[in-house]
Amino acid sequence: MVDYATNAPSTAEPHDGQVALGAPRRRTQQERRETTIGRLIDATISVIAEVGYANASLGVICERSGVSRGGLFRHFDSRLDLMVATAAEVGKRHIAHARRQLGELRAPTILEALRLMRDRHRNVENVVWFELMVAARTDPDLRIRLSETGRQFFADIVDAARLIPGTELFPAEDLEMLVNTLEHTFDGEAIRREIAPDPVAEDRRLELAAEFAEFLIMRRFNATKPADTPSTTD
Amino acid sequence: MVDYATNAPSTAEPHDGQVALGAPRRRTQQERRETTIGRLIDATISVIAEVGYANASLGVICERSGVSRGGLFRHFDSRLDLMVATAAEVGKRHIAHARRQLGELRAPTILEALRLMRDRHRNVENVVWFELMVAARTDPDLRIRLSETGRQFFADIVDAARLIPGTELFPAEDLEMLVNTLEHTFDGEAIRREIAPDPVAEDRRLELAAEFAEFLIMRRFNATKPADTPSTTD
DNA sequence: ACGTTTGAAGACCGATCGGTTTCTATTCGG
DNA sequence: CCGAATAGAAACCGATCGGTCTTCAAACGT
Repeated sequence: MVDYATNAPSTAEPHDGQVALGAPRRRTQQERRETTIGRLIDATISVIAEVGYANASLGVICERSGVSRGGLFRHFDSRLDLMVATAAEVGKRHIAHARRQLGELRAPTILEALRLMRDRHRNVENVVWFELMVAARTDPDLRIRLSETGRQFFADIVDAARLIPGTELFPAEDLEMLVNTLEHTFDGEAIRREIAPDPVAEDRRLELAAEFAEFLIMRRFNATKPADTPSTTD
Repeated sequence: MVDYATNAPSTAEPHDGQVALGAPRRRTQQERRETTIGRLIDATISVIAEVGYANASLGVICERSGVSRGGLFRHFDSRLDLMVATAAEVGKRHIAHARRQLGELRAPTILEALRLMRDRHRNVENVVWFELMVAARTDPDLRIRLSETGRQFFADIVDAARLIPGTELFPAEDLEMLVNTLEHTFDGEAIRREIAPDPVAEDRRLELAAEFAEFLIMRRFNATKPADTPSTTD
């Protein structure tokens, strides 16, 4: 019933090394596997970002990735598995993004670093991660799987923050708390601004966050030096 | 086919005021209406809190409320309408809760007020509101409707915050930004702790937030009074 | 007391979901 | 070059979804 000729499986390939014009031939199985998995995860990311976790159906994911249902279920046993793999991927990209940005700045001010952080939290990677985290609250299976992925992710974030000068003043747990606090703030803002944007307040909030960080530094500095210091602290 | 006798429509009601034993008779139409709407919204709140917005199907909502599908659609034209009404209700309850708590405290410290605020953001009312806000990001209809409901809600929150002493020093837009920042932080924390709880960090975060708030109040206090004041500010 | 209106029930409908099965195409191992 | 194993496509399945329709009961207006 079906016309298989459209696939045109092999228009002859006379010798071994030579390939026909533009026809990418003889991919290895692992290559095939990795490209389709990559296409599926890329599609999942963009679909979740667009329609949310709950509405990211396998139908639209397959459609957008160009992979069939059968193809999907060859590599992922369930929708949950696909989502967990997607979570790991967005986490990895988020970390890479952060390290790259901080690396490009030679002497980042706190405000600059925070602005980059805030903008990162508005990107697809973090939006998808957040969608997954919110869904995990009411989905026990996802919650278990995501908490494992999250452990690594959250630790990596704090590690990356060490690239910012000034952070060496903080012990690990204090820095972790500070970084997480900022993440929470930017996550919450990113959600709220979808229904009630307020760019002016966002700018002021960024300055406030920078002041908070400086407040903590000052506080720690004073705590470690009980004797009063000269007022020429410019 | 159905046995209507179980309903026992009217076992006679001889005179006007007298009712039969324990049988609640002759409710007015408006009463009927309000109670079933109330039951539906209560059920919607608890179901969203349990299984999330996307999985809060009309089936389980009807089941839990004890109202039939037909009954539901008499009062709400669509699931969206029910959700919007639910949003308004949780917003109203959240505000009432906040005002009641702050009113009970006679001289609330910042730390006390912040702890109450944080705990409120872990309650059903706020969890449901947050679920709706997250869903609104990817649901255009819900976003439009919720942004209208939100305008009032967000304004009421800032109004309620005026009950905290010290806030009178701040102009409206500064206080609004400050309050919203705290809301974002507590919202983000409330989500994160579902998959990665860290009670120690939560306590420190609360203390530091309070210290920072006091710092801001002090700074503004000094700014509004350019002349130095006696240091006996206990 | 009685016809009208409103509230509530529940069977029913098409659409869509995640997942399975069946079958074909491609790469692999020798 | 050829069987075996893997990748991928697509028809298919039962369950469930939001929403409608028909029907009966209760409250209302007069």
